[in-house]
Amino acid sequence: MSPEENPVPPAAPGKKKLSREIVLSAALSLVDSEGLDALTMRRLGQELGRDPMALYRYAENRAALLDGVSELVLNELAIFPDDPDWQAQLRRIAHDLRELALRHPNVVPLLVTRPLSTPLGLRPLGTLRPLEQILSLLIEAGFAPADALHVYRAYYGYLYGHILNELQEFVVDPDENEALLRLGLHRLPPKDFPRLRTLAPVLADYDGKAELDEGITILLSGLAARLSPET
Amino acid sequence: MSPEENPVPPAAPGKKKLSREIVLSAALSLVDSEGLDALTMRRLGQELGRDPMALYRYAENRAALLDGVSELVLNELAIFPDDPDWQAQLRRIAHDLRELALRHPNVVPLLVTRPLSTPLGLRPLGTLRPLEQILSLLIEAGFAPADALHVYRAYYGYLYGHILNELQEFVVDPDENEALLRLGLHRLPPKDFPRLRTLAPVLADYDGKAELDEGITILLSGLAARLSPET
DNA sequence: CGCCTAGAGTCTACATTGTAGAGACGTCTT
DNA sequence: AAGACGTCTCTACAATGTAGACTCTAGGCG
Repeated sequence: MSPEENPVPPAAPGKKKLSREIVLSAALSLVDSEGLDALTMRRLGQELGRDPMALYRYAENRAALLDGVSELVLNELAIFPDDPDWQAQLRRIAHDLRELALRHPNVVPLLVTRPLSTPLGLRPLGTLRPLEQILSLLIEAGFAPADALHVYRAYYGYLYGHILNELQEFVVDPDENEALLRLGLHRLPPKDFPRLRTLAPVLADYDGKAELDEGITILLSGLAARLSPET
Repeated sequence: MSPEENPVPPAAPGKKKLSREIVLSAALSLVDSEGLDALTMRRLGQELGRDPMALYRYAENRAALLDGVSELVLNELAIFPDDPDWQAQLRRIAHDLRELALRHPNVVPLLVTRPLSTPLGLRPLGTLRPLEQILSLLIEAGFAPADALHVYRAYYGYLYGHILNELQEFVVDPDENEALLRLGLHRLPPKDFPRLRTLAPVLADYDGKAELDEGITILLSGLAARLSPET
């Protein structure tokens, strides 16, 4: 009568063995849907139908779990270090990363914050992969290694900056987008913030994609100037 | 015999009345010296010789306290919106903000993260001041208001990005700067991270100031191009 | 077939955190 | 003198991360 009975284990609801990927992706979807604060050990345990303590077999502690989530997200980013057209590649990566951030806005604080408290060499490897691959891309495009590093920094710096900017204005509360924005701005004392208040309508329709693209164009052309004189 | 006796209150150790500024700057120095995690209500209370609960008179809750700290730090940043040389002004602000960040590295996560969960209009006013003033600077320099906003975004985006980049490599553990960096890198599997490992020495001497300046130059010249055609 | 071992998951317990609510204490006003 | 108010303290509680000992199951070996 109940075809759902799992024959092997005690047939509890959906109770196959856990695994790191299962745990991490459950964590990610929790963060995506309810925010970083909702990711507590107890809650995640409950989500997986397990005692919270079971999780410690797959992540040493909460911080490691957060790192795991970062890694998981960054793995969604594809980079092709062999593309001969490095500018096009960097531009595409920028847009991809932007969309990734919009898809997982609650993870962005992690991406930005965790490396600040972890020296380069101790970070989760998945986190370093983009760095390595972009370096590779640039070096193969003809940059001297040291220059590649400089270019990477300027590029990634701008890119992260843009994403942070855009997310800040996105009004995390997705319900009352424009209304609340203006309402919010309405609270500002007009004497001290005339410009901001005037710009409210412009703020409201922010085309992040176009703006990113422009910025990247400016940056790339500036950076390319470094390459051309010596090629 | 004890000239330090406070005549008025029960003469407890250093017990004049608290004030928001006192609380906030105690919070800031705690964060500066021991990191964000050390800033608990209890600890801060102890630092001020008060019951933790006393703090709630000066900040509604912990989050508000963090906002206060952000504000306090950003107030250290001077902006002169009337400077006719907007490029020079932006360049100086960039360097000032960078140094501010290096002076208060533990606050940077706050600066970056808190706005992500607070809509524009509800942020602490001190946090919005730089935005307003830079807009003012640009508009007075001849940019159309909407363009000023674009320029601001590109500029601030790059600036924050750079600061994050630089802090990430600074190895927060200030004791064993270069050694630990290389040791850390040494752990990376050579097959997967050849570029990064090769670049270790270059990574080690990162001249953040120069690099910021170059980036700003590139950006400013790109941005100025927008202004000139119509002036 | 019985036992043993190892790994996965659970249970209990504890220190630490933010913060609500009621009260204590002092100072100022009238 | 009395009351009101602002500042601070005390007590208490729910929630969190996580250590340590336990249970349970599956599989290997005699």
